[in-house]
Amino acid sequence: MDYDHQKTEREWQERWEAEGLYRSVVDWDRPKHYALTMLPYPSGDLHMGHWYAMTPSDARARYMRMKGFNVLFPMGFDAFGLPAENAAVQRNIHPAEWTWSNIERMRVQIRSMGAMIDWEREAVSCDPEYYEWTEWLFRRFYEGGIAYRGEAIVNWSPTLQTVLANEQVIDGKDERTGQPVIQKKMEQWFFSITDYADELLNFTGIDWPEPVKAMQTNWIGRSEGAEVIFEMETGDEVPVFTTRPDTLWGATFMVLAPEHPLVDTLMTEEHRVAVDEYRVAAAAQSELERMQTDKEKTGVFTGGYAINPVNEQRIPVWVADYVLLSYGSGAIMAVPAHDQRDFEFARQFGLPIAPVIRPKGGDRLNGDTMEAAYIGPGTMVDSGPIDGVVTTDAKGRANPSVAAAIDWLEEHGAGTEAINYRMRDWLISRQRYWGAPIPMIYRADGTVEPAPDLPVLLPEAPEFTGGPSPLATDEAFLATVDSDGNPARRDSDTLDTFMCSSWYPYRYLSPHYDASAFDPDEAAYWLPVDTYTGGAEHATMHLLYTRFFTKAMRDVGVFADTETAMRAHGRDPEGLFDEPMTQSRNQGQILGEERPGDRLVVAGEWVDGRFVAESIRVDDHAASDAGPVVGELIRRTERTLQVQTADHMVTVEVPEDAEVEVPGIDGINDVTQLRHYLEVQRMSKSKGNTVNPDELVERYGADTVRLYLMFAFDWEKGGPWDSRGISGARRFIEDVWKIGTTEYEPGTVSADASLALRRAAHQTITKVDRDMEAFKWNTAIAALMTLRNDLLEARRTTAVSLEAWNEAVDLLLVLLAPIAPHVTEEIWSQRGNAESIHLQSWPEADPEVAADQTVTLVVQVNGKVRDRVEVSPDIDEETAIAAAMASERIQEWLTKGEVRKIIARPPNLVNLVIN
RNA sequence: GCCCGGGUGGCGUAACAGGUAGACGCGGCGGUCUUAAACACCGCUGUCCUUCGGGGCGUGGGGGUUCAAGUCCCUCCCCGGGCACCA
Repeated sequence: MDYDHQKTEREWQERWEAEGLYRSVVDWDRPKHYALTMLPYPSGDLHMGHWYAMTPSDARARYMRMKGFNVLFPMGFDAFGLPAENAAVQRNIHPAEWTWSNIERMRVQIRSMGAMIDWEREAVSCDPEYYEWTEWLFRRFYEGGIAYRGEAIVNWSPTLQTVLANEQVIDGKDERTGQPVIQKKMEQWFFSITDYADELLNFTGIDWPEPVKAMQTNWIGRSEGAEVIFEMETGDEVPVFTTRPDTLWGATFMVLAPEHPLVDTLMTEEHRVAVDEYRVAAAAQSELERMQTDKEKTGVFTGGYAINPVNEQRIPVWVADYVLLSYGSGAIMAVPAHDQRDFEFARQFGLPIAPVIRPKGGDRLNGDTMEAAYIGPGTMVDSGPIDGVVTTDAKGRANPSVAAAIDWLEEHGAGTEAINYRMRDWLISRQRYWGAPIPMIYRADGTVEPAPDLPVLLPEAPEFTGGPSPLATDEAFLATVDSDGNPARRDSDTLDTFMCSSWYPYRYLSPHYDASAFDPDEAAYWLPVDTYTGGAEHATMHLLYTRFFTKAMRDVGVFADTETAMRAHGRDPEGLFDEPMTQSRNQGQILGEERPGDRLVVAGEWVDGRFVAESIRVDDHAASDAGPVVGELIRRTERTLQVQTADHMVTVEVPEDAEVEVPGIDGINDVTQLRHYLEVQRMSKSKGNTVNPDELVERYGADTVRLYLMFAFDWEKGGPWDSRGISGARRFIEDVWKIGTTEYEPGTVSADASLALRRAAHQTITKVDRDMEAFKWNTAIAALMTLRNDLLEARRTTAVSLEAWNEAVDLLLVLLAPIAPHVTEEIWSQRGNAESIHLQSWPEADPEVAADQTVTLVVQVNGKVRDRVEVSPDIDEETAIAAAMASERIQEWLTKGEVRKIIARPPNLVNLVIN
């Protein structure tokens, strides 16, 4: 009987659900494992990326369960956000209706994965019973001094009609739509994430991917240095942050950001017009233009002077847009001799350049003739008290000259050691409707207080115009009373949806709990998350926010009841609320299938019937007479391209030095770039290279799709989809089906063959166990395929005993169960097992059975393999050398020279060095 | 510019602690079955030479350490990602 995946998968999914196989219940007698995968946004349809993220996470959770852990694997939806409002504008459908119908649809799709999700713990962030507690957490943060209202220059997206957090702006554009963002001064709500900067930089005790740690570290951008106070001639004081206080004696001017508040008081009448003009021009520039680093330095003199505190020198104060108000204090001391930006500025405006570092092993620098700033080690010169101190490439106090300068500054009250961060506080106000309302009230006297009753429910907004948020004009919503019963106004903004997703692992524990954000008894058992999986694209957003959130929750006492409950069960809560997730892993991205069909224009010449390219251009709109060979790319190999021109097929040879012009990459490219352009494309509807998982599931079954996704890629890397490859996965499933469901009849049984199969099976346990532990799905499956091959071979030879056969088959099924849960369950049941395969414990390899009887001893001569000999695994050095020398082939080699040295690594290798 | 991650057959990938490079799969080639094709099954498949015993070369390029290097060190090139006038 053929394997009917549709029937099997449907039936078992229903049965698992009916029998509550995946309900997870607190059980203090068993070790727990909280497995979590990033919750999806309900965009409408599950795509291959969801399958790629979720099904291996499920396999891993199943594996942990078989290893004896009480596993919680929940699912939910991150359901607030702009797409729902866009749908409302475009299709006249309420965001709630759009969102909930998408969730309905995606629940069905997720169920088709056959994952061990405990649906009773599902949490949806747009549900009032969820966002009541998002609001509650905001209030706790407000009361705890972590949420504050402040005026700041913020990123305003005219397209989205809202402000955005720094993390959501990339290259001056909104990360979702790619539309430009402008700078605007507004009063908004912030979380003081910068207070946690140092704690966030500390990753000890958590097992997170190196790239994510690096990205977060980079993002936080800690710089060590000093804050130096410069007194202006007007009497004002301007603090300046510098990482190089040791170069203070070389500061020849000062620069303020155009938006700096002191510019007004500092500038003299004669410079007012010029400065104002400059400020207007700077303000008119988009963030994008301002960030261009290659343009010429611009700026203008204010007419004001500051006093350099280290040497009382009078230095001019300029305004320039290369100084950013958002970093440090928005003012810098300029040391043109040792900072390239300051150098360029000084040359541009003829300002003096005063070197204070004598390069290591070099002569003194001359400020008039230098061609670039000197940034390197040396000795301090012309620097008063720190003259002669050595300067190195080290940062902060680790650099002797910096340490000396800081000491001097602190001694003389001119400055202090300081640390500055690139990261800014988290802006959480959004001028949008579809989010959790900010539960704050503005009283008539101008003070602010938290809304007394939670949740503040979203009103049924009547109209979505695409303009300003409907909340901003909803009088019925805005009008309220304060705690004294006087008329007051509500905040019309909603919370950044990243706030909702920052605490969802806690809501999963008790999604319907109404006494607090989560049930402390559940939390005491399940927290923290043991394994978290998801995309690395969230490294400086969700993954950073959620770490901050847990620390902030800890500090405002949200976990107090949980700690009490833990102690009652004898669990020490110390340090358990410092990080939300102990271990984290990122899957890569599934890209679109390599797709021929690009239109190429090739120039070159004919050589022996082949066309050798000199230049290749990818141009989808090229006319057919644009070059000697113009046509569709049909096939590509390493060095050749098959191009279908208007009338015939041409094989184009691509030499290493051919010029390649690829859209989106400027300048002249090479063959590698062409290769990557043709190969790697993200899946997108506009490119027409999407793969619909639903169709594949219907055709091949969920088990096959799961298995293929886990087999065909290095999970942490991802790669382009290959629709041909899936047949191998399906073939494997069918082979397992045949092996497991058709009777095996032994013929002439041999003890050796039986033991060989048993050995193979037990060795497979070890491999699969190691690989699943490490998320190496592809090699785990390769090991299982090898066992499949062994079983097929055993069936052909019929030399294996029935016992050995059955043991190997059962092991194959149990080891495969986390990856392909349906087919293994069906075969398991057909083989007469009453209890679910998913309740079996993970097998352990019997070391005696798994031990190799013989091993291959590699014999090398001068490091090159010349022969292989089968030997006993416990062979000693002498015997191994003797065995190696005994080989006929080796004897032949030995005639060519004298043995000078023998390296023996029994039982694997003997290397004979001859000359 | 700085910081991560990469570069291995036609393709996806594998190689635990320096010790048999290419496991496993896709694709391709040959064969069996079939009226035929598909499926299935069997065999071959890095590359060049070969007297068919085997031998040379081969993990982005160059150099080094070592009895032995995909793996370690130096250097350069290329690809992907992150940050970036960050003081």
